[in-house]
Amino acid sequence: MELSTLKTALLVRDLGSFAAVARLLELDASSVSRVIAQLEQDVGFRLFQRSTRSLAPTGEGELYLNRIGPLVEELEAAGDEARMNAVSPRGTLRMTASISFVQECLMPILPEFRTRYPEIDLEILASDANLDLRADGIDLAVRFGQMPQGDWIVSKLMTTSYRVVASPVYLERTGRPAHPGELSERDCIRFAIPGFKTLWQFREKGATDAFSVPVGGATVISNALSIRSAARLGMGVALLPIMLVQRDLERGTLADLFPDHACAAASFDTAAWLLYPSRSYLPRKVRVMIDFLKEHYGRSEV
Amino acid sequence: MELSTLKTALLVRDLGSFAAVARLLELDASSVSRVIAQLEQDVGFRLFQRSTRSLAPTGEGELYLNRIGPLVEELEAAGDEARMNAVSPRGTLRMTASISFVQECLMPILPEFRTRYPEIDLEILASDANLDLRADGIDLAVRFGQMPQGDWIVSKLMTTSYRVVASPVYLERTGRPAHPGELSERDCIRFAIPGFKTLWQFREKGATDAFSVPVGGATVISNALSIRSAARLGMGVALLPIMLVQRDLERGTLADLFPDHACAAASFDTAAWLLYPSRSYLPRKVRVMIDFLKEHYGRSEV
DNA sequence: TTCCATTCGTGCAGATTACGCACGAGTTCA
DNA sequence: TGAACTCGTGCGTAATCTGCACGAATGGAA
Repeated sequence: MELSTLKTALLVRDLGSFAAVARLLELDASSVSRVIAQLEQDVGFRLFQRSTRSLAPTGEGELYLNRIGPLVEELEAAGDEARMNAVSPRGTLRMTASISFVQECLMPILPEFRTRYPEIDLEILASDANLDLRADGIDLAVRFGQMPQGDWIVSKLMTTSYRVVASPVYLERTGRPAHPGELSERDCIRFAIPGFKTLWQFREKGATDAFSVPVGGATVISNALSIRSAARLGMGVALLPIMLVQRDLERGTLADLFPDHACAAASFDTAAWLLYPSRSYLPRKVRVMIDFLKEHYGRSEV
Repeated sequence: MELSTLKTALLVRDLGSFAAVARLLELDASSVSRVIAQLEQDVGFRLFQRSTRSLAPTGEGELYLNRIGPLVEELEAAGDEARMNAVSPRGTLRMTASISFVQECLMPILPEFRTRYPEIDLEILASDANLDLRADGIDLAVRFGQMPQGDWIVSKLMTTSYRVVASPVYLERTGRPAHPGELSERDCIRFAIPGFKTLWQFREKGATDAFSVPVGGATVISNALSIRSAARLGMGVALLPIMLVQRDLERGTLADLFPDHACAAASFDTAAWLLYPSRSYLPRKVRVMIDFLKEHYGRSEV
């Protein structure tokens, strides 16, 4: 009758399978099997009725699990809140962000974070997929685009803006386009995810109306960093967030084609958002990471 | 953050010492120390402030323990109730009774109980001391005398009555007393606990008034079974519950001196009582033991 | 004051437990 | 029918826990 035992039993009920729980907890299915068997031995009746391939809670099992579920959660919450009150924040912080954000924004400031909060263990899931915060036990996520909807708390980290860039070599070879409209006839390196249309948006400085330009070209890549590499190598024109091209523009390895235009892939009002599961309290480890990120990027526009 | 850990922490708060908890849980004090240290490591702050010899919860510790206390109890209760609902009762049943009751009444029927409920482990504390049911974690107690007072549930097992007996050898040597009053001049083997007066009570059959006889003699023993042995050996006259002398009377190894009188040590309205801690539910293992005892002794008068 | 008993903490060796892997029986889906 | 998956069980290893011994510190008794 240990807490971990009860938690696995609850997970089994929720996921409906020993194997699924095993994958989630990163241990062998046999362990889950044994844990449940032991708990059943302890309470004296079967919690789950299992045929070789399907699984369902028994009547008594259902009752028992319903009873202990809230209690276990409360106990967990009590522990979390206690940890939150600890003078120095600690624990494991699971966060996710796009590969490019991790590479370009997170990595440079991580050493400072580790120095400031040595007792926080970081687990960073760099992924361009929109993971399920709850299912994967993620404490904090960074998402780009329009303000996300859903059952979590959203906080704006910074506004993002895009630039249309190309390498000087490429421009020398093909000439520099005078107006965004000319991009239709150029090689535009495009992002290969649904929603990232092949229509690029532009809005002249001071103007209120935007116009879109259909773009095409030989290259479609599903990774922003690779798109930047392709642009650097003179493979074409790319639409990239300032975040990724700031340094290239300063060094001259990439050139901003339309400094007088605001550019966007889909919508102009995009930003970087911080997402975290809605709970009655916010663990201190998450709080300090949010503050840390805002301290570095909160005032900037990238 | 396991349940056992939390329970230990709560016990430490309640008992105010690692060593005391260690004794209660029957493990080494160092283990308790390590468990608490680990929990403190986990929540990130000190739960108890300890000088080498004294111990007190810290502020945060107090808060945390107050929070988890009821939760842990609830979870325990949920487990107990689940076990109670198990089809076949199981678990460890701790019970206490006087040495003589255990010897004479419990032992003869135990094999049958074990056969009927093989999954119940029995722990029998044979003791003439009135143990603290709660502190010693006792599920069921058998007590003799007048109806006990206190914060527990009391259920009458059977009425008890006493007989004044002596061995035929003794009677042959000294002559058989014709009336209880003559006992004052005899060797009466007396019980050596406070409250068990040296005044024996008598009431003639059909009479309403009782009278008492002051008794004396060379032998005072603190154990009912030893008193019976002494009586068998002809050391004198003894006042013993029927429970203990039934077989001797049948076999003739002891004789009932006053079959026409009701006898008592202190009060006539004594009985054997079953006591169990008052809880909202009654574990099945306790329930079946109560039923089992009543099945064997409930209708009898001993 | 001195001595003794008792407190909690830690290092160390042994024992208990938990874990993953391999394998088997049985079921679902293609 | 076979491939892929389910849960359960041995088995050997690895991690964990436990008890003992010892030390430092404290409070009460003589």
